[in-house]
Amino acid sequence: MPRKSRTPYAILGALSHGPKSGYDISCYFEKDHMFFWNESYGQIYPTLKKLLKEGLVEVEVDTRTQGPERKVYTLTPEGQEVLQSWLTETDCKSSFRDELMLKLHFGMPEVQKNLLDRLQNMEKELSDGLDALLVESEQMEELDLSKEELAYRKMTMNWSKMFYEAKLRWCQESLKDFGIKKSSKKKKKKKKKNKS
Amino acid sequence: MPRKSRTPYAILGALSHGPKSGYDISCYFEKDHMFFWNESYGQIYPTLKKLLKEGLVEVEVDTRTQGPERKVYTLTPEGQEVLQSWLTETDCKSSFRDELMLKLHFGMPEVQKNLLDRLQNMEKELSDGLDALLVESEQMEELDLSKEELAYRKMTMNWSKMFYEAKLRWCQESLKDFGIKKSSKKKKKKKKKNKS
DNA sequence: TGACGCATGTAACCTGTTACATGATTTA
DNA sequence: TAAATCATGTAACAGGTTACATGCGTCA
Repeated sequence: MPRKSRTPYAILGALSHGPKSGYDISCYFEKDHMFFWNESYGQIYPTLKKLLKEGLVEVEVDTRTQGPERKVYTLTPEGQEVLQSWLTETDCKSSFRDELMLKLHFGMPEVQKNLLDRLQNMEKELSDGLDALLVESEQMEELDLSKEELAYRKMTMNWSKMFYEAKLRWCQESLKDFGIKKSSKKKKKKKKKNKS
Repeated sequence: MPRKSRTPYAILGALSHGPKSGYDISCYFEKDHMFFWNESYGQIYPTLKKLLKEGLVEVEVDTRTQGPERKVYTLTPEGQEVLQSWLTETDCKSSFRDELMLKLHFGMPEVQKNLLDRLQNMEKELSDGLDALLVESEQMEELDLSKEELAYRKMTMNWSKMFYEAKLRWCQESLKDFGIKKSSKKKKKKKKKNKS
């Protein structure tokens, strides 16, 4: 038997935090504090269609005066139920694949040639990510959530922060160990995620 | 165009750290310090076959007096070359999926019922993982590697340690935040990976 | 006018998991 | 003697990525 997709649950969960379009859902999982999950368009749109057919979500076309068409999806009571039964299941699986780290692990002269750049890019991304995280954290506080909801979100938000901080620290230590000065190159501002 | 598999490179890389059987390779990626990568049997064996056909690895049947049959694979010069060209490519992709963290993020009463257990199990796994990491770290020192090789492996080993420590800290803080006493339950010794 | 962000979607196609099948050896 | 570990492998099947296609609105 092949594996069971978690994508429908992830989408249901995202919708439990408010109605969203496919695009919104994609953005939701792109946020820095969601580094522990990813979804791609190719999964989101077909899954949304499937969930609609199963009656777990409802759709409404946003007829705003401006901007392109938006199909906004909402969780139905049935969807809520399915989400809850998934949340209750205790067996969880996880998978991690960090190609850059793998290459570093196999470190050979080929890697060293670009080590400086790789680590510096990573450092930049991480520190940008931390900045974004602070913004996301503040936005969350303004969301008018119940005490309990806020506690859960703060818990995972906190994990994201600790992860970014730890990786940034590791990055800086590694740069130091390889005798590389941080200030040796001009840094260009470029927003690019290491995700996907 | 579909994505390109990293599995052949991961296997080539593993073999660059010494000859291995399919089983050995599986164990290699199960190690705690390799938390940032995973491979399953269903990929390893067929890929090994493919690499053999392409001449990137060689096989030799281990005719030991005891134990089941072992097919030990070795990297060929061609395999080494392919590995190196992959290491040189600078664009790396990564994906993370941590189902438990996702559930926690969507935190609802359903999650809270098991929150104590989930966090305590996680804490146990992480602290076991840290212990294993120390052992793996010592084993590495005894491996008689060149200065350079050692530096790379220490670098990623260090990341694994920092990751485990950060997650453990997060786990303990979360337990505290939810007003849960660590000593409230007997802990059973049970080695089970959260991977895969 | 061109780039960029918003927005929806599909097709192709490989990737990767999981369950199954099998058996030897060691350890309690 | 039963369970755990070592060991190799395959089949089935869904899962998931990426490139492609398309178009509006805004801002420089």
